[in-house]
Amino acid sequence: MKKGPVTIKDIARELNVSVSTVSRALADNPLVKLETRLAVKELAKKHNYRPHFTALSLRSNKTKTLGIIIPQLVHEFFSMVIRGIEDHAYANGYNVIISSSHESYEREVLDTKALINGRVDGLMACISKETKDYEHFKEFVDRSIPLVFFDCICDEIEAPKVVLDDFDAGYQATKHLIQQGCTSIAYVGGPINLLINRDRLAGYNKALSEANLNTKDDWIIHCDSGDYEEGRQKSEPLINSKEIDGIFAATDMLAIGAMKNAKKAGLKLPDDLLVVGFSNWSIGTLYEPSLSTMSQPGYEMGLKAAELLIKQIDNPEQTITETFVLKSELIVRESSMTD
Amino acid sequence: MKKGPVTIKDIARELNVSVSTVSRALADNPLVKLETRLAVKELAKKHNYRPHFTALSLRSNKTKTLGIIIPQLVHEFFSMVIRGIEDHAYANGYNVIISSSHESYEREVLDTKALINGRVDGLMACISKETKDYEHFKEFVDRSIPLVFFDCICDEIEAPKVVLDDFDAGYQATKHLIQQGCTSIAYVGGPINLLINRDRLAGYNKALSEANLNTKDDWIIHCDSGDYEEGRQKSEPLINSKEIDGIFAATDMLAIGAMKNAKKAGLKLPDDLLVVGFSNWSIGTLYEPSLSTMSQPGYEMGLKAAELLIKQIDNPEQTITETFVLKSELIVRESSMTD
DNA sequence: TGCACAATTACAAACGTTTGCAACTGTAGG
DNA sequence: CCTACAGTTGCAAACGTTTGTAATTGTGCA
Repeated sequence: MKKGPVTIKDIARELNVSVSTVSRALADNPLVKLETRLAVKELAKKHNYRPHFTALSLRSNKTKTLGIIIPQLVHEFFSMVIRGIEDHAYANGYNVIISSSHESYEREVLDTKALINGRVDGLMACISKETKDYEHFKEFVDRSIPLVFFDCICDEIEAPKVVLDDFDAGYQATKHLIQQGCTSIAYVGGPINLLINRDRLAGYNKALSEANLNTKDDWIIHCDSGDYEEGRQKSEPLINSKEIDGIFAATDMLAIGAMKNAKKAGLKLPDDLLVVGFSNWSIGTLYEPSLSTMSQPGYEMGLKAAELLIKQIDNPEQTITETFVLKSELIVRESSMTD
Repeated sequence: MKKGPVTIKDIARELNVSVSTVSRALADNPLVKLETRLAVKELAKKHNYRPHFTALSLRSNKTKTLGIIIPQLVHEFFSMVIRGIEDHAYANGYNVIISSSHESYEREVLDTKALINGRVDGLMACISKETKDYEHFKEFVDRSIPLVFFDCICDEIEAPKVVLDDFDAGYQATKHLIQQGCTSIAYVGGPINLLINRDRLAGYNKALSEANLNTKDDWIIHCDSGDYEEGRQKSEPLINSKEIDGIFAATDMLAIGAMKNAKKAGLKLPDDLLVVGFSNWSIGTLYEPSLSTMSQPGYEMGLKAAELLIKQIDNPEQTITETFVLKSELIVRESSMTD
């Protein structure tokens, strides 16, 4: 007996034919006699033959694998993106390999290097908060390995991109607060070096100026991590000042941090303070009051990114460089309701 | 000029040496003259040479890739498991390929089949709620591909396993409620065909009988999906009956569903009803009242699973079949506090 | 009887590596 | 001057496939 998994060679030997015949028979190539074809296929099934993935890859120079680089895995939005990517990938016969950079530039560089040596047919990336230098992505372009950016993109590299219309989302959210009667609206956002946060802030500003409302430097808060605890701490003085009647938070967690402060300060929600968050995390439906928010269609984004990537892999000659912009929708819940 | 990525051949040609010399030089083999070695390495660096992953795999019959099969990706616990796996894998030069079965038996079978053809060096799996048949895992054993189960395991297959002590956790949680003065404690849990849920329930029963407390059939609720909405609906009659003064929920989401009902029914939390959840999801800290819960060390579980798997890959001869049991710890928050 | 052609099969190269072994240098010692 | 041996290097096989081309059959027809 032999060890390892059964190969085409084993089948060939057992049937006294050549490996090429077996290969062709398995592919149902009419060049090989029907009788032989059936015999080969039967034996293959009997032995539970499965083509050796690596050998296939080497021959075809295709790994049928897509790489994903994301800053975080334990994150509702990114999880949904991955799910979208996976669904489209699987449907097209691709597998997916995920690297989470943990928001570290260093790790991101490491990950890209690990994926560049013919391990994946293409890459989808969302850059980390730390990333300022994009050399590691340039290498993909140099080697003409298809690359797609999503969400946190890098403008300097020519590649298809899938993003949310963060500007419009910020605008919508703020406008909604204005329509609900707010006149002193604060902004609590994530790290300002990320384009998405600059855009959300810009949308906020646009809505304000359109309505001839003012803001103050103190009303604009940037959180480096963007997590709950940081948001809670940084927004505490602002809320205690009782100067404002509305908050647009660029993250649901920041919104909840702010609401906690408000409750602590004895404010009644939503009567004394209206809040709109961002991302439509599931916690927003459970919190009390439930949180108004802007949708962030992660699943659709992943789907689109995978679609663009696979399209590029299949047509290496024509390079796509479009930027796809997905729209965010306002979801009104208790936290911004007036009656 | 040539197209594709630079190979060992290209370097050999350019330097007028053989491929074997280049290969050895890159490996810093002292058989090749220092001068040649340096020249090769310099040129390799200049051309940004990277060994072709697939070719390496084919030669060595190692993919340096670990497979993961999980029921869900968008899930705080599983995300943490993956993070633990990734950390250990990366540290040992492995990559990771994740397939989420979406709790579907069919998809799970598909995923295992996709990974069995020499794509991964080993597999870590957590079976789906639907899975009753384990043939697809037997194949791994047959082909002696290392396999490790975690969390939702399958007893019938001989393989190392990493699990939580769910029985003890259920016992601890219930005992805590008893110590806090509860005498009529209900159980709200997930699908009972999963061992973990049977164990949690058994722990609950043990604690009750130890304290000479009774339960009723109506006080034991099984949710097939285990998600928030199902839990809310199924526990509503129980809570409205006002027969109980404590709930042990086998999931934080189920616990929150129950608490919502309680609030709706006009109960005061935690005065009228104490609740302990399970898994220590982040939402539990934000909800009001904050939720007491049992820790579920996903990161550690992933770490351990990866460690066992890699150990098995490195020592194919000796088969490990131990079951590693991680302990769960009670985390007391407002929802079960009496004062 | 011989030849063309179809039908079926086998051979060999290729994908990018690694590695056992053979082969080639040059130098030193007999 | 020949031999042995160390120091280098190259050849070729192997990993499991696919596929272009050559080789082997058998058949029908002139």
